[in-house]
Amino acid sequence: MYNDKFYLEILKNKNSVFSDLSDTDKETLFNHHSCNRYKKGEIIFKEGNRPTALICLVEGKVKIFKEGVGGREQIVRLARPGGFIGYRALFAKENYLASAIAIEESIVCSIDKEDLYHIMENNVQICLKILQMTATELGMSNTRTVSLTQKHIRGRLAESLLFLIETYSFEDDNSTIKAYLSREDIANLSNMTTSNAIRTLSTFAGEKVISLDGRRIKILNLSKLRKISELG
Amino acid sequence: MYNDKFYLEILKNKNSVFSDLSDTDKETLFNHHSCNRYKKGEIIFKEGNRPTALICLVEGKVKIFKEGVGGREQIVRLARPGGFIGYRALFAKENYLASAIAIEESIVCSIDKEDLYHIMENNVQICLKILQMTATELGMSNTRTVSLTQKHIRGRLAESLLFLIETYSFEDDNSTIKAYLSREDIANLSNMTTSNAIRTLSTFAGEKVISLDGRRIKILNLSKLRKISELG
DNA sequence: TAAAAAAAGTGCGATTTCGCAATAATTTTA
DNA sequence: TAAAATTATTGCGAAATCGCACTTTTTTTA
Repeated sequence: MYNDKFYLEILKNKNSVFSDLSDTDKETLFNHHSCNRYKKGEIIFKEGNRPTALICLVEGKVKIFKEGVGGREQIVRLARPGGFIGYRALFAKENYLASAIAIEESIVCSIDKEDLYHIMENNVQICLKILQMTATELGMSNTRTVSLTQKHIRGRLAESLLFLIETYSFEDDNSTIKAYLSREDIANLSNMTTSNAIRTLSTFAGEKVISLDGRRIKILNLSKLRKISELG
Repeated sequence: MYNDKFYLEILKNKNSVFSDLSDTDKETLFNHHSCNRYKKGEIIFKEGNRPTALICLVEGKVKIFKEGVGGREQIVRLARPGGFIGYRALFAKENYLASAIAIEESIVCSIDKEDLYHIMENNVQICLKILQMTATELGMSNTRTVSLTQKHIRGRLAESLLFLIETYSFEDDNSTIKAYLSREDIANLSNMTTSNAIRTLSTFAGEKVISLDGRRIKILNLSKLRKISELG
């Protein structure tokens, strides 16, 4: 158990809401979890499905997105290892309002709803932590709404790049974003057309704010990127 | 106590998360709450403030909004009696990310953070209900992000009107929206300029979808309004 | 490894929405 | 109740962004 990625990322990891559980509870969760592997592009769940478990991302990257007007996709969130997927619908006792797709080879582990609630009902502190996490995400969602609606294209794209850095951090060179999204995904994250994402990335490269090599994005001038994001 | 609005709206009301509390707990909350009256336009809290209590709206209407690029306002949520204000920041243990202003004469009651947490820590079911409420609002926020970014002006305005109906319902005539917002607030709710809100409202009136009389908005064709909202 | 498919990049006219000024109507204040 | 302030309305020109077609490059598949 102690070498298992689920244990390490979800139960032991200091940032996980489960890190303060008793060893007994951790063992219970460990004994009840099940894992799945998804290839790039595979669907983990779709809008409208009923959640039956808490899905934990243990390895890889997953996009959570909604389909809007004319099927146009808006990425709501990107998950990283140690994070949960689809927990909102589970705790709201609703069907999924968004879909989840692996954007690279990923491993997810599931904790059955009943097992989870059993532990939550006997542990207020876990509930409060999950509540805190949910409330924090609600704040980010509201902030995001304002950014996506009010900032201009350059500001939105800059913000998305900063968001990618925050979520997936840099490679060892300390400047290459450790995420290799398609131009389309970058566009769907930033509320713009693919053409405009491409165009604006090129402009940033021309301004020496970033450099591009296929899907590899290197940040050359972080403070300028921040300024572009702030000015909208 | 049993005739008090705080008791009726917040503790007794079946829709409130506190409705299932024991009588003892209800009494404790009742004995610890304090009330305030705000005139139209008065600030209840501002972005950056530290939350110290759970604020409950007992009477009136309150807008929760964020200031974006160039001070431009985006209304994030509208509260109605029986609802909470600023609970997100409280449970996220953050400062407020939005401001709250009474849009009509309002009465709000506060439950001190410590009193509230004391009850929550001894009552998992309350925590789970608050979690459910927060997760539900997160879903609405994500849905709203997509609407506000992808729908065109007509769709956004139609959605806002439907949202006002859902939140504040109709007057006794079953067609006048029981909310009298300024054109500016309607615009800030719908992510558009005041001019465009006015223009588009006029267009709707010309199409006999609504009728206008100052701030009074009467819905003449609800299904058409729904269609406009859905088509974007 | 050649063909097919998918993704990336570019150009430009069409639309949407904004910005702002000017005016009118309504509400508040002295 | 008259003056001042706020809110509502209207009209364009300007700017931002989209839509879409077309080309090039990269990746996948047979």
